[in-house]
Amino acid sequence: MFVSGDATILHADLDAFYASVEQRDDPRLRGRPVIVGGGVVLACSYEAKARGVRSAMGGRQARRLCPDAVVVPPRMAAYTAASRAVFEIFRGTTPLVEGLSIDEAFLDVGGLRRLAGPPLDIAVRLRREVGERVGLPITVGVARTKFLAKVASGVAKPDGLLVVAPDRELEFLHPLPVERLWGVGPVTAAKLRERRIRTVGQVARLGEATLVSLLGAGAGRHLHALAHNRDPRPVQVGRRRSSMGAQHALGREPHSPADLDAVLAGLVDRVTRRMRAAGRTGRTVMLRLRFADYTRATRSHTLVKPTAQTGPLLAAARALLRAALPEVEARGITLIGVSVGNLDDRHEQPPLPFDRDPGAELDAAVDAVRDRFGSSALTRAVLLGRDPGLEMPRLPD
DNA sequence: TCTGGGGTCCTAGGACCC
DNA sequence: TCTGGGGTCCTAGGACCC
Repeated sequence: MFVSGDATILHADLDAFYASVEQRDDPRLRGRPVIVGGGVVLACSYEAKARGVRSAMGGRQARRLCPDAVVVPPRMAAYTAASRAVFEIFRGTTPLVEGLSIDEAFLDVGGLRRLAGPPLDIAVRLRREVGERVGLPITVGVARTKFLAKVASGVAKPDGLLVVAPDRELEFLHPLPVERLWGVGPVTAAKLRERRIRTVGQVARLGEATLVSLLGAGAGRHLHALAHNRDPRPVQVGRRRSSMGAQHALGREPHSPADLDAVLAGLVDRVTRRMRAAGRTGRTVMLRLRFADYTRATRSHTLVKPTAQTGPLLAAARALLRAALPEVEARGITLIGVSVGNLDDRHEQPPLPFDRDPGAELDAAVDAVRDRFGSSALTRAVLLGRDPGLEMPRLPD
C-alpha cells in the first residue's frame, strides 16, 4: 500500500541528449567524442566531456581541447522525434508526468505500487524500455522530493540509476558540493565560497537568517529549505509555456538600423508563426538586447488585447527598438531577441474569417510567401513593403 | 576561447485602485 | 490637508536552467 513519505518521485534525464541521438543514428560515432553545434557547443558526448568539453563552450576552444572530436550540425527534427518517443514511454509509465525540457521530466509513481511494483522496479523497467524502444541512455534519480530526485540523477549520470531512501536523505545530500543544489549557479556559489561554504551540509548549518542576509529573502529561504531537503512541490501535469521567443546573435561589426529591423521582422515572424501553430496568443512583447560588452537589457510593452498576429506584435517590437536605437548605436549590439509573454489560450477568441480579419489575412499571406520563396524573401518583402509574387497588405507601422 | 538559442522564476519600484 | 494598508499590473533587471 501507498505510504506517504516513500521515495516515489522519479527524475528521468536523457544523457548528453543531442550527442546520443547522433551516436545512435550513425554507428561510426559510437565510442568517439562527438560535438553537436559549430559556433558553440550545444551538446557533447561523454567521450568529449572526458576531455573537458562542456556545452555552451566556444567551438574553437572545444576543438583545441579535443582535436579528434567529430563535429556535427544539430538536427532538431530528430531530437524532437526522439523526445516525443521517450515522453510516450514516460506517460505509459504513469499519468503524472511533468516535462522540464526536451530531455528530462519528473514522474510521480506513488500510486502505482500495487499495479507496477516499487519505484525501483519501475525505474529499472523505464530505463530498459527507453534503451530498447528509442535506443538512448537515460539516467533516473528516485527520491521523496522533486529536488532530491533531480540531485540524485545528476549524481548518477551517465546511464545510471540512484534511489535515495527516505532515511538516508541528509546523509546523501550533505557531503555534496553546493553547486549540486538546483538554483545555485556561479553567482550564488561565489558568494558562498567567500564565506568558505562549500558543501550542502555547511549550508544547512548556517541558519535561515544568515542565508537571507547573504543571498536575499527569496534565494536565502529557498536554499535553506533545500539544504534540509524540504521541497513540498508536487509533480504538475500539463504545465504550459508562459512565453515564446526567438533570438539571433550578431557579429561585433556595426549594424545599420535597417539591418536590425530586418532581423527583428524575421524574429517576430518566427515567434508568431509558432504561436499560431500552438494556438496561443500573447500580450507582452519583450525586446532583448545584448551590447558589444555582452551586458544585456530588455524593453517590454504590453498590448491591451492578446494576439498572435504578426502586425501588432511587430509594430510593438519596432517601437521598442526605435526607442533603444540611441543606446544601441552608442554601445554596439551583438544580439537581438524578441519574446511574447502573458500567453493566453486562443479558444476565447475564435479566429475570424478572413474577410473580417485583415490581420489574419496578412499572416496567411506572409505564411504563403515564406513557403513559396523562403524566409529571406519574406524579410525583404516585409521591409520594403513589396510584393514578391503575392498581393501583400502593408504592415502597420 | 570571446560566449547560441530556448526558457523559468524572483525582486523591486511606480502607477493605480479600493 | 495629511495620512493608512492592501492588492494588482507593468516594467526592468538578474540569476539560473537545459
